[in-house]
Amino acid sequence: MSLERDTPPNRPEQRDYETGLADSAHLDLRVWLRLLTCTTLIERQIKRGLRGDFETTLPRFDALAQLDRAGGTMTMRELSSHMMVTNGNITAIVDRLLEDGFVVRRADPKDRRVHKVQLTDAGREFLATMIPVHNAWVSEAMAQVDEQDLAHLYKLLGQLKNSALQRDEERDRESGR
Amino acid sequence: MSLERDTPPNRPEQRDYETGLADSAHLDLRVWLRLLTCTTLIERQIKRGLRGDFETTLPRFDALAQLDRAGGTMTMRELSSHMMVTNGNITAIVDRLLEDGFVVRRADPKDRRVHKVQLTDAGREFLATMIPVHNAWVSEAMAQVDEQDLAHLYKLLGQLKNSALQRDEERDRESGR
DNA sequence: TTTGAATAGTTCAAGCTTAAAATATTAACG
DNA sequence: CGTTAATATTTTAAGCTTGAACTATTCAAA
Repeated sequence: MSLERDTPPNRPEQRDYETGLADSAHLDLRVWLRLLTCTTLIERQIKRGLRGDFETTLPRFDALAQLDRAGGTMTMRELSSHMMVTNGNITAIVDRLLEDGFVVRRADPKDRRVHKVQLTDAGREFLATMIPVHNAWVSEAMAQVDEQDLAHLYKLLGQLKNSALQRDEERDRESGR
Repeated sequence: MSLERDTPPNRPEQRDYETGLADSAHLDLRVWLRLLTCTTLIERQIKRGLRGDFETTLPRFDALAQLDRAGGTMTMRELSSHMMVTNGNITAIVDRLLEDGFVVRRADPKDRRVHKVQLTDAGREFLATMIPVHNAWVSEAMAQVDEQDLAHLYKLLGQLKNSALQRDEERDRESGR
């Protein structure tokens, strides 16, 4: 009894995708909705944090992080592939990072179709200030899950990722060719 | 050796948020990026499917599904809470469902601030045709993960969800009050 | 009852996302 | 060589999302 959490007066309780799901719903669907709920909750925190503390967005942060992980330079295509977004998307994000002075862009002399994006010192510094704060947000979101369970979760998500990836590639093979 | 998958000629390999992550990265961050990868992969499939097969979007599908689960009628606020999006968002989504004839909206006579959204027969039928196809997409994405692992994943995601939710509510308590 | 606070919903600007069409460049091959 | 196919990127229209400002309505308290 005493463990029941009171809903604050006149503030509607936080719901999620699972709420009200029929008892007959299959495990697949339950897992999917719970996965979506977890991602949405954590992503929302991060987006709010990035906006509030750094006046930036998750896609911009992600672009900087991917560039850094890749050693500082990537083509537009590599960037879109690592960020899991379509090609057309990257243009606007990189444009904005250019304005901010966090990256530079130049055509590859060897293949003038290719445009390379490179992290500047300012970009690297900006990223370096954000990374620890960002990682702390992630850790806080997972604070109530103990290390061993996290490790197990990591492993299971690896299986799920491979399963979903395989499905993705099948679709590609059918249509794209 | 023979198990190595060839990348199709001239088509860049599919990457994800994890690629290139430093070995020193903490488990928290690894879990988060893998979680995000899984969600993105599955969500992308569903969005493409809904567009291709039903000329609709995930938010619209989700709104219909939430209405159905709730018995057919919800207030705008309830809908936004279950869909985990902000209030202002719902207006446009419901507007579109109204156009399509899948819902009706009327003011509550008891409290004229409240607007109730109700599923129409057409909406219920449309949803009924989508549900099995949608669920099949989800199942396909998870096809390579066996039942027991899925059950375990479900449990672990439950812990993560509670952990992230608690964090969310703390933030609310600090600012909102 | 009047007045101020809370609540439900809408509108708006800014930003992200996608698919499709368009442009530019390079590769492939007869 | 010249034509065709493939690739890298940009542009555009349509749609989703957020936070903030705004309207309308109800509640609460002096």
